[in-house]
Amino acid sequence: MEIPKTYNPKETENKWYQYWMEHGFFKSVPDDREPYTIVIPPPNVTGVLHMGHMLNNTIQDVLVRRARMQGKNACWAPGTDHASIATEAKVVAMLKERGIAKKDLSREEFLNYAWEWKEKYGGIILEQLKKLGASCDWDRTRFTMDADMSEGVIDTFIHLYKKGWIYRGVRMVNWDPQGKTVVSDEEVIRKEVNQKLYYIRYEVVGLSEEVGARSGEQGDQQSVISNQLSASDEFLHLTPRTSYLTIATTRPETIMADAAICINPNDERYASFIGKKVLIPLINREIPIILDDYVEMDFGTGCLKVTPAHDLNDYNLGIKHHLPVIDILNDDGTLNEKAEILVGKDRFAARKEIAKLLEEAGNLEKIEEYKSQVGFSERTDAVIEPKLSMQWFCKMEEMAGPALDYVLNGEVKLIPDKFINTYKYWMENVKDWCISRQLWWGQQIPAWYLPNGQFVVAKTREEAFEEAKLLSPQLPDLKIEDLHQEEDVVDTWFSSWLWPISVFDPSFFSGKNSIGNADLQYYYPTNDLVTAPEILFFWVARMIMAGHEFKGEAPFKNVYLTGIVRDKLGRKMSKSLGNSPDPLDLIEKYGADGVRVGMLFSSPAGNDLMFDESHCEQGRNFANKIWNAFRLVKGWEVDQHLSNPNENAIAWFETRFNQALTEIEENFKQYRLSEALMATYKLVWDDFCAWYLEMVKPVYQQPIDAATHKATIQFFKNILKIVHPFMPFLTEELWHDNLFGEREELDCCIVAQQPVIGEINLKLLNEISTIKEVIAEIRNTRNMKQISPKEALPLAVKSNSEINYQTYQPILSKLGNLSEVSFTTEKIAGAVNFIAGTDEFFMELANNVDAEAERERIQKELSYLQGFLKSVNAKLSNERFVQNAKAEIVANEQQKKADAEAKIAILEEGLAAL
RNA sequence: GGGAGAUUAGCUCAGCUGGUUCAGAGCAUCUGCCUUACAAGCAGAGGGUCACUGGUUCGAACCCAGUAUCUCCCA
Repeated sequence: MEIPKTYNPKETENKWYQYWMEHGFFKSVPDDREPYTIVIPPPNVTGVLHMGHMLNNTIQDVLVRRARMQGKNACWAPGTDHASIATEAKVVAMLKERGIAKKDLSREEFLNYAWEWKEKYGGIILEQLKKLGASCDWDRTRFTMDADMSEGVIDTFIHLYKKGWIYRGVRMVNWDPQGKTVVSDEEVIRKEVNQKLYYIRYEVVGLSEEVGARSGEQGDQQSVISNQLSASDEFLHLTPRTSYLTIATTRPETIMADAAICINPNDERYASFIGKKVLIPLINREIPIILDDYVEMDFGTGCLKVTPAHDLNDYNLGIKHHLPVIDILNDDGTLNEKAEILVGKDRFAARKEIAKLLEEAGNLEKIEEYKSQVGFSERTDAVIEPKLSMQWFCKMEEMAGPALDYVLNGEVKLIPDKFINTYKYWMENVKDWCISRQLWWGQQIPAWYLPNGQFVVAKTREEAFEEAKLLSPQLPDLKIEDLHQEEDVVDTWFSSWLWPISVFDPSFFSGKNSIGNADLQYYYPTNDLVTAPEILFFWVARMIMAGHEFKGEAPFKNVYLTGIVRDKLGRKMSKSLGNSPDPLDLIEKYGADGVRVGMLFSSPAGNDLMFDESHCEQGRNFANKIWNAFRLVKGWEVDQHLSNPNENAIAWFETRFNQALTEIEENFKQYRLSEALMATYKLVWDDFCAWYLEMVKPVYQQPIDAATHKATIQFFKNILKIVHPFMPFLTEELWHDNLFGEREELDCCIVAQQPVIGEINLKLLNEISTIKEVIAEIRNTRNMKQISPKEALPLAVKSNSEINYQTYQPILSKLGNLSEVSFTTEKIAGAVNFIAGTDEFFMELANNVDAEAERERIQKELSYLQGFLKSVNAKLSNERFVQNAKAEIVANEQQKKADAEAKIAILEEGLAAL
């Protein structure tokens, strides 16, 4: 049978994924083995696979597959979240195409459409993950809006409400005027934008005439005013006239909502204005001048307009100074009647118009270009409006403490740990979580309003009615239909913070069973969570909170934080930039194994990944390398009569394998996946293919001895095992070749047990490393002398060390293509020579040594060694070094000295012999 | 503005307790090879003031201070 020269992933990938599924290898049920559990960070149900998912899920799959091969009961629980805003947007778009407007639908009708959309288009991403090889237990697939999952969410709401940790209140929230919903702080993306800073003059009321108007700052600003008034500073003082205060703002359209002007009490420029009032331009409403050192004297004019309804800081200032709140904006971002002017205009249109009006009224002093941060909605990209609104909140203070402790005391490890600082900062400055969303797609808040405005929180209308009756005996005629359920739903994160519990036991939150079902008891807490640092706070931290609150235990032990996948230019890969390759195209092009390897090659935890397709190419090449090693071994014919000439090679590879395995395990322990992969790569490519196979491979068309054949197959099998987590498809394919023997149906690489680390023979490793040096020198000599690799050459060995070159003679002959290996105690004059370790080697060639060139070469090496020796001697003769340095380091230096001296002696002899 | 992190070969990154595992790896580059497993390959080679300036130390890529540049988070 002809085996193709290159590995063809397409043929194997679907086949083996099917096979694994059909034979239930991904499936996990509790048993008496140690569990290893990962819950997937549930991707958005509307999402499609992007490069970030590829990285994230490759890492999870590597961890899960490895655990499975370590004999653990590995469970990777998959699913999606319902992403209320994103999904609702998709559904609205779908309806629009069909000519249906959301406002014409009832809640129930809308939800029917939403479910229809979800069933049809949702969860594509899970199918895509299968192409990557993700070994999730698909029977456990969950969706955050599954009926039982939703019930759990409602149960936790009620629980926290009863505990007093959920409350309803008016707060400043991030309002998305386009989505017409609140969004959380984390869903606001701040961007620096070019804006305009408007300098607006407010007339001071009742200012006595002899006090001069001092508007704004000293210096250039004043000169602007002076120019405009065609008057000097002095003139201002002498002439009775109106006085102004000037404020600088980026949002002139909000002046109608002003409640005060604030100045710094230490600001001498404005000392004479204390206790006065000013008039808001255009509407002439009187507002006070208040004092607060919150105002920075050197920013803008040093005067701040205070608009509590439309700015968070102003709101806080307003509370402090008991200012009224005047909200002039509608939910859609247009001005309402409280604005008095420009009613009905959009906020941005109003901004332009009011600038004109102010100018006409003489209140606009100047406009400056200004850069500042503006918040945009992550979902709709609308400019976020700080807005006071009645919302539901979840108190964070009590939950944040324990959640912080888990991380600080190491019960939950963040990898890399540099994120502990960020986490700590967040948790110590945590704000209450606004959990209500003005949407339909999500879990409707279980609060029920009575006709008198009071409300009760209960799971069902019936329960709510019972509670309501207790609450309002003064409403004897209260009927169950009079209750009106809260329209809002809870934030999607209010579902996903329960994820590590709810995927296993959604009914756990009912409180009926305090320890949960068998799954929860077995799998919780999970082991590793793999996610992005961006959601460390609003998902990871909250899961820890929920884990602690409901289960009394953190939901995972390790949090592996991946970086952002960027393009070659360092830009984040995104749909809008169009700089992201389609992951499925990549898989098509390089094979899933190749892409997995490509993703992992340079992705240390927490560091961004500069993605380059060439990494995938390297991954594909690696797959091909293994494939071809297989072709070689597969092609060997065994002759039972031959004795084994490869004992050294076999012993060496075995010890080298153990050494590499130690490194790999160490890397895995520290979650250095890219280094574990690199160690595996080098073991396979360099040690196994380039050295071991070359050492043992028989001459073309000659048979191989049975012992070598058997050992090689065993090595190959072990290689398949350690490569499997990274390259599951190729390894499974080869595993089933009859080269490795007959296989039972369930004897698969995916469940093969990882090899156990055996003995490491350092002496052998050192000796072979000298042998490799000798071979490299021989090849180098060939290269320099332009001698064909086909021409066999003689080698004479003058051994000054313990190494028994006799036993390595077969390896030397084969890899160096030597005609003969002889041993000598004398130098061979005129022969090409080199040193490996402290042993000398001579090659008598047809065109032997160019004495002059040789002298130069030796001289060069000699002067290097002499310099080296000098520095070593300098250290050793330094008393303070000998006193202070550790004994082994001094001994080391002495060894270096001895080695250098030995080599120098050899070189000097060689020089003399020329 | 406040905080965190980074800066090592052309690129992407290792470098652990300061000392021959200390200047490394992979890729890329260059040279020579279509040598019967693999040109998606083989054999070699070159390439670095460890951002800069000081300090601590017998000894610094590593510790400390400052400077520069970049990234992220928060306001």
